[in-house]
Amino acid sequence: MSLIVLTAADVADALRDAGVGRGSFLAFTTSATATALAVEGRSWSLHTTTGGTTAAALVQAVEAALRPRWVWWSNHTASALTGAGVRVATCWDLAAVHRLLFGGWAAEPSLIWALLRDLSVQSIPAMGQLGLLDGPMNGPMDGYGDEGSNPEDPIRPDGHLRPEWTHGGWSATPARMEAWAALALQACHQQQHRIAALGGRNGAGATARSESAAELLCTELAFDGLPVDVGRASEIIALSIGPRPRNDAELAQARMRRDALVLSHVRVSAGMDLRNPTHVRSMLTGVGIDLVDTRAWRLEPFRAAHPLVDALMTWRKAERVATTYGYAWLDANVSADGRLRGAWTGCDGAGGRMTAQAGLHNLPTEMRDAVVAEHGHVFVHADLGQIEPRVLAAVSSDCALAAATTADDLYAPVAARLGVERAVAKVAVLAAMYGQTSGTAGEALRGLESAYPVAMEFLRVADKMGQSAQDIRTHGGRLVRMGGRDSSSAVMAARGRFARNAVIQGAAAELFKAWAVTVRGRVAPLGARIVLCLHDELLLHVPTEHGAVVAQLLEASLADAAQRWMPDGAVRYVAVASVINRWSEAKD
DNA sequence: GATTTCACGTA
DNA sequence: CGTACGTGAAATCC
Repeated sequence: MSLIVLTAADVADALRDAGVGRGSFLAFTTSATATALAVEGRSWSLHTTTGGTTAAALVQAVEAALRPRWVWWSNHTASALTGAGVRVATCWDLAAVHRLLFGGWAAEPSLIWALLRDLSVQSIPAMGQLGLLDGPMNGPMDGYGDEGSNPEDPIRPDGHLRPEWTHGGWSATPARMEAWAALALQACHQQQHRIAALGGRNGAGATARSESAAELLCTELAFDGLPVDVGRASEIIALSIGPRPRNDAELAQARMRRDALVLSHVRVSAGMDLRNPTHVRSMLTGVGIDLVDTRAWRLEPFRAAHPLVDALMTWRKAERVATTYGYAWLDANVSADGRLRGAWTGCDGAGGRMTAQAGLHNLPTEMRDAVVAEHGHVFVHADLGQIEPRVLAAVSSDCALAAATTADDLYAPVAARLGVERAVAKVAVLAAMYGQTSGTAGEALRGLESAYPVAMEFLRVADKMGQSAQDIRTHGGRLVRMGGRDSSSAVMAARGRFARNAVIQGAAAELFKAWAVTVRGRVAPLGARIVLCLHDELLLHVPTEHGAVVAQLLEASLADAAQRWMPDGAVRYVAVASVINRWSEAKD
């Protein structure tokens, strides 16, 4: 049933009458000309001739009145809303939940739908040449499995979504957008059934919600950017490579000057290119240092052997700044408003960590001194202490290891139990989680085996599954595909380590995001914004007067997020928050 | 022009 | 033979 509604307030009233309220699933789809909403059993649509603005105003009004859980196909919708200045509290992002449940990165509607309906991926229809040229309304498209069916039905007789719908091949009328919204709601229900079917302790329900909200957060991180003092950043760059060159000639001159400091250490420097690892290797051979490659960790022991090595390593550091984090990087990524902006993804292909572009996740530590809170604001920084061993205790249900998490320093009780130094205990625990086999962790590893057999068995099972190319699931339900049936022992061992790591790193990523989105919601009324997520670290930009309370909220939110992610509450997590003006003031 | 290798920054 | 990511330069492949 279609109802043309004139104002956003009217829509909100109609939705309230239909029983929509806080947390109700409310599908939302929009195009340039039409917007539609769907709830259980009912849907509405309206023409939005002015494009996204009206749709955003509609969302704003409904959010303020009812605060539903918005359902959409992907963060494309979230991105448009954020860009229009609308920030909603919660959503169900079908693409994000799809990635959680089925692994991989691809998450277009046709794929989401096919997998939920148990249809083969190979049978997903592509947009045909005929359809592209002639439009979908010109009769049945032979050979596409939908002969004689109703083209106004978004689902074909074979169960797949009609490709014209998913590829935007025809005009989005209100009625079609309404059908599209109803489909999103159906897909949402099916995803919830899949999550319930996972069984077990099932952290997947809470994780689906927090992964969805993490997509909202990503659109905001990309939109808001990280405050950077460009003047200070330039100073830091100048320390490595000198002042900003005024033209290409100066640029080349500075480069030659840096190169000369290294080349002066070798007899034959003509034709030698420091940026070519083969040349570098032969230069090193020339001074009696023969290495299989020229990586920094391999060069380090030879620093005193010949002045060339030290000069080369210093050069490499400067070259990194010149090429990756130099003036060109500032120009390309920091806007006139002093914000460093890059694209964010809510989950990568493997463990489900967040990723960021524009160097946001691999900023050299020296550059953190240029990340400065704006006037009238402070940063609140917090990181999760020893998150991986704590997560290991949780996901493996190892009571003994869980008991150790009551300590602020988890490695202290572990060391006591093993009867070894703290440093030895730490190396052993990390070695177990990452599958390290070299080094001197041997004795302590055997100690771990008897002290924490449940956790060690958990890791061993993951390792075995990886070795035999069986897919694994994290606690929050993320499917990590192992791929490849290669049975060479080196490849199997690598997959074992990958799996061993994925169950920990992946679960830690889920917990981190649950924490981040909890914080996002709680600090929003204070005008505070998350401006950086770094795997186990959060950086918030906060009005100065709210710094202290935000710091408290950060620490308090962790226990709540952990409780939703894993309700048994057996493990204690630790976050230490501090109020600072520059990122460099955060202690790690 | 696209992909691979090397190298290195972060967690 | 610790894992993951993004980035850039040069070499390599088409």
